[in-house]
Amino acid sequence: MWRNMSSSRLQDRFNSYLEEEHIFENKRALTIKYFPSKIPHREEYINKIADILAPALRVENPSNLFVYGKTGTGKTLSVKYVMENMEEVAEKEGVSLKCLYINCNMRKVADTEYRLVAHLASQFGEDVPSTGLPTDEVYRIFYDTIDDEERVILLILDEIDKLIQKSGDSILYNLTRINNELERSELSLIGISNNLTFTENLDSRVKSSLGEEEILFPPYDAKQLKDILKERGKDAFYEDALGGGVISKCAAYAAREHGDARRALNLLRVAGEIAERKNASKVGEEHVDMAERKIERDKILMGVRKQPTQSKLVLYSIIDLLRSKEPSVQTGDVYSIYKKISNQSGYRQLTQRRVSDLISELDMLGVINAKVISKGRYGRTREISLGMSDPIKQRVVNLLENELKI
DNA sequence: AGTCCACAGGAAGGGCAGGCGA
DNA sequence: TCGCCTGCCCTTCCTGTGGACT
Repeated sequence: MWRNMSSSRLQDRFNSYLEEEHIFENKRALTIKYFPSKIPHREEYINKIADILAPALRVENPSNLFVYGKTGTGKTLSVKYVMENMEEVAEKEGVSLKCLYINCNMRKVADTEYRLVAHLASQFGEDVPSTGLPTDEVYRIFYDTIDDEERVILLILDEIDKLIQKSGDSILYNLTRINNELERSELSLIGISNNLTFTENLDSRVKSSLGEEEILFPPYDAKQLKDILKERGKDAFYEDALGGGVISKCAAYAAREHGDARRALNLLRVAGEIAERKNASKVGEEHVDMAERKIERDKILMGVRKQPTQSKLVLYSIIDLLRSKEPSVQTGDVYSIYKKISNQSGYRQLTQRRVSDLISELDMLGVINAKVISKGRYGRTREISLGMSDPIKQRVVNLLENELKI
């Protein structure tokens, strides 16, 4: 009985939600999964990529290509855009071209050399056991499979730096030399990376081979971000659902970081969601401010939650100490409090050397600000302050107390 | 100019867990 | 299943350092 009552109430709620005036026409347009029809301010780079890869349409082997730039600069989108168009032309012209896109950050796909090559072979319909064969054998299966007809394969390895991190650069060495093993088909590598310096640690042969052609994607400026948001906003929102200044504000927030379009789109989406939840008739600038705060808060809380116990203990010690010693504290003081708290709560005590590293990590996470300062006669230390507002701090404290059971 | 503080942070290596491959 | 390998977390030991103090 109660179930019927409450479910009918719930259904009323859903129904009224569906009847309400909506802000979003197609929210997907603001996510990274969406493939827009236009990519503003990237024509020059798209043309460059297309020129480099065009020989593939004549079944000639294009140069390997390395695309790099910070997050949200349109690298992946541009490469995929070129691929899609090439595949279309190839199909019309009857050219045997295969484009393979792999995100190396995906687990169980690119964790190890073996897994990646096995995954590649499986893309050509070859069933390779997920473990058990020698890596050489898997390579052999892969070579044989792709070499069974004359064709060009474009292999896009997104977040290629993650692949190297996880399984070393021998896989790139093998892939860049693959054409020596193939008789009929050709393979070109397109590496995409957010990490601008990752090639520095590569084997020099791999480095020169992968970087036959390089394209750097620069960050967008505020004006360019505005154009992108306008374009996507048209697809995502109903007409007149966006108040004046909303797009400019989102663009300005994102440009302040490093011109990250993904962040700008995310901000616009969250602002829309907030407006919708508040039953507003349109998205206003105040919703963008709220969205900015919400994203910031979620980012910090998520970051803290993911930290290992010892890191949480160190952070808790810093916050605890800052209560009595605003606005900043030093490494030595933090370590004393940390020892006291871990002792009282029954946690293992790390050395000061290790705690010093944990403080650096928390700094990199953006949860605290730690600056090395010299106090002359009184030594060198880190000056540590909190990198979050008071309301967020309170939520972080609650989270820490809860998870550390303090 | 020299000393000295309170660390920062590099190097080397131990212990452990988990994955790999025969 | 089991030995081997690797990566991660951590300790120990150490050298380096900016600037107040003498």
